[in-house]
Amino acid sequence: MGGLIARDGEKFERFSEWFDNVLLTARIADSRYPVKGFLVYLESGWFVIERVRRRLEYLLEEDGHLPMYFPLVATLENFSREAEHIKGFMGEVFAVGKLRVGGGEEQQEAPLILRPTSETIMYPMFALWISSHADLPLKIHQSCSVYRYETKATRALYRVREIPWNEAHTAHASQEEAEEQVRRAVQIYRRVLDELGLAYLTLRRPDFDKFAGAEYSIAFDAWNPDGKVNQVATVHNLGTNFSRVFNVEFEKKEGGKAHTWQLCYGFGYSRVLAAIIAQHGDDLGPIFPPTVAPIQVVIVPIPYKGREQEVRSYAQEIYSTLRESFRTRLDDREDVTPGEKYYYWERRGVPLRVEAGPREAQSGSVMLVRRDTGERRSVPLTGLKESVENVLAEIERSLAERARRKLEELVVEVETVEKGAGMIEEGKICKVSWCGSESCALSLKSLMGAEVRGYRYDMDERSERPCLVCGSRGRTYLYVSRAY
RNA sequence: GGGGCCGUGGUCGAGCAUGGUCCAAGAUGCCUGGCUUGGGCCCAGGAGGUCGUGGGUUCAAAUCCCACCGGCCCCA
Repeated sequence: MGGLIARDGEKFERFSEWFDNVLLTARIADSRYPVKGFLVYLESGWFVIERVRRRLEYLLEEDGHLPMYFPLVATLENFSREAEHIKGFMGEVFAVGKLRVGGGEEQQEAPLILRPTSETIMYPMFALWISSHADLPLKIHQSCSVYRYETKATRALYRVREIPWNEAHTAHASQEEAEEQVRRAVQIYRRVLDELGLAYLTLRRPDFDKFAGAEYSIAFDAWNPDGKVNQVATVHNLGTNFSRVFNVEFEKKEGGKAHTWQLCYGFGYSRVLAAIIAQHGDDLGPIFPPTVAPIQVVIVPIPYKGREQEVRSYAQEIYSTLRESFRTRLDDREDVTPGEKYYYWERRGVPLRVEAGPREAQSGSVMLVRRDTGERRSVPLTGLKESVENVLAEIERSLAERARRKLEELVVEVETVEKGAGMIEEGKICKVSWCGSESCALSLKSLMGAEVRGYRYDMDERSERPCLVCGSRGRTYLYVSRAY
């Protein structure tokens, strides 16, 4: 009776169907809510999000970010102040008015909008709070939902109209300090994503694709089984673009006034959840990394005629040992066979199963079965906590390793744009030698039928080849792929 | 922004071309009982659908037409 080998053929071949199915059966989210782009987060999905949220918030606060909460609505007037910003978002904001009894909307003198992101809500307050260099840096963060009226097709967790995220906003006295904060923000996000075992590219977006109103943007693109990368987080250097329009000024140490240098960065919880499911899962369902798994260990007793009582109390003993240290569930349903229980919990992503039957009770051991590899290991009851701890750590490492290898496999360097277009068709992420000019980057988009995601931020990648578009000397590599 | 496809119990899905034989097949899931219990088996029974919503055509609509809502795909 060998272990179960994880298969992920269906996950890669029919990702959409697989994903939708998994969301429901693993109790992650229910996308049947009757408003387009909105969904119900079920207990397992929300649990994971909460775990991720707490970890991220902890790291942000450790770095000096103050937790705050700003209103959901903004005046259209404030929202419209920054020219580029409004250009980028206007097409997708929800407007709010008063619902008149009997239907119909009341005319509003000053219409309100739901935040699609909170710059224009926060910065008027920044202007009130900041007057001297001593008030800087100001670093704040909030976890909330933002609302974007997506015109394209929506997709559960990936592209929704209500987006649960964390947004952080900082104001600094100098450009250098702002730059330093960009590095810190990137480090924080990387740390959270790395701890979840996700594999992604850290890219500086091309200028034509930067955040509306930013000087430049850095983004984290996680790979996805269907070949469309999933942007899970972004960091934007706003320069003084927003401080100038919102009059965020401070008195300098040496006298005189200056506008603050600002940053904003966001971390998408639902997309990170999607990445966890998509990267780590297999055909059966999700495999949650132990740190965020709603249930880390499930105990399945294996009864045997005449020895039910013995097995039951043995399983109970294991349960009381483990529950102190792990999120543990004892599946003591009596009308369900062990085999069915295995299947049941596998589909719900529990990373480790503990089997306890007459054999184990007899010898004082337990059988540990890994969800990711199916590997079975018999360990003694004494020292069980440590054994479980170790196996969970192994699972975490091996999920991360598997995701990382997959990313390596997906990224291919191409020598011609035609080849690149072919690779895109196959769902690959193409690495393309590039001269650095915007026009070449722009034409890649149409030549290859995919999005230009940018060049590496985490390393200085020098190209040895000529630019694939114009043929002149290549400076670095652009990453091109389909995207959500 | 342009074009196309689709919507049937919780989920998947047959039926729609040629309207009536559909108070809607099947699978899975769910509930009951039995058998079994180291891989979700097997047997018996059961609940669950105004066929997305509204309007129209017709003696008759899941089936044809229109609008809306929702889902998906392709192109820009």
